[in-house]
Amino acid sequence: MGRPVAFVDQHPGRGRREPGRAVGLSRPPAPGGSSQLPAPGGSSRPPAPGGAWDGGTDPATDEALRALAEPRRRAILRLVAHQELPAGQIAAAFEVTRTAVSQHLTVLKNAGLLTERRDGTRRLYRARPEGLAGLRQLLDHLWAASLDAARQLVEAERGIVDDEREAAG
Amino acid sequence: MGRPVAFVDQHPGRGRREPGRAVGLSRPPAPGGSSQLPAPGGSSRPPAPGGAWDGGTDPATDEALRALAEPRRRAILRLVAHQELPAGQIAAAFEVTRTAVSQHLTVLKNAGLLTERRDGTRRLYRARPEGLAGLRQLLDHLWAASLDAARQLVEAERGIVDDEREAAG
DNA sequence: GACGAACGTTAGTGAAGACTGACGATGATG
DNA sequence: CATCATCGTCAGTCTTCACTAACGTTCGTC
Repeated sequence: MGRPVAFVDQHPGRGRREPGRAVGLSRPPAPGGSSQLPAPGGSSRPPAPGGAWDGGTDPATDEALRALAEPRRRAILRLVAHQELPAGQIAAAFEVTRTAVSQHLTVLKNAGLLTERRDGTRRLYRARPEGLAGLRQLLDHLWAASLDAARQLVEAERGIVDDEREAAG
Repeated sequence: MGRPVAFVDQHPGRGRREPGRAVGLSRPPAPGGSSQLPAPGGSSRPPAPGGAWDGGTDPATDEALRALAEPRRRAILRLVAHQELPAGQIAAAFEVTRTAVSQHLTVLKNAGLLTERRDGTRRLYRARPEGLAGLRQLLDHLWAASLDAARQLVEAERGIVDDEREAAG
């Protein structure tokens, strides 16, 4: 069915867990076929209606978002936002096994949200502010754009009301 | 094993999809047993080491984060951030079926990230800036706290270096 | 060297989640 | 009224993901 293709959402089929990758956060199928769809700002094609398209999030931001979608990982990040803590102390704050917490720490680290430092047998973790930069940028962009859309609607309504007044007057 | 319980991570076991809830985003098991753990700011208990604990995210923000963790939902939100669009036009921008896009629209709407308006047979969707407020707040808080932690480490290093100079001098 | 502490990795399990095909609902048109 | 357009819901399938138990690695101590 001849569909308008503003962008190509290639779905190469779901794969198994990638070898060498931690539990959780397998690389998602690039919804847009990311090699085909440059990010906004670097576009070599005119954007789809509405200006933004898939592939608009760099992989680091995607990984950070998916890492934070799990409540325990958010809790971990909150714990180590103020000061670095050893893995054991972080794990003690959770009801799940130390193994599960260790796996979450790995996901956060791989997503660039944590730094790790070794001190003898201990591994000390701390939140990494740079890891949040892409997320903040994404949200700021969405925020600004959605305010813009809301403003357009208000103005459109005002135009309609004014037109109706003119027709009646 | 007598564990220090900074907070209780109750895990009532994963449940089936809740009746009446859309595909995707079943209510996650509250990692902290949220009725037991007030959010920061309203705390009736001293906070865990590091100041933040689980249950620190209100359900709306949790749902928004999980909604945005899926790349296609982010793409949808980008599409409708600048202007409202009908469901069919949104779906035309994706390779997956219209059913899948419809399900994603429902998830975004339930997460408070989209508004819907009907125009005859069409349903028009637009990004909802208020839906992002909690996420922005969460990230701002994490950003500020992690800068604080980085600063503490730098100062601690400076203190160590200074102490070493005093010992050698 | 052995042993213990601190912590990560592997493999398997069960639930959540994203998808599709088929079907249902609502509004507009003739 | 029937028919079409627009779009959502339902049920099933398959993949992803968070968990646990068991095992492995590194560092410090004796």
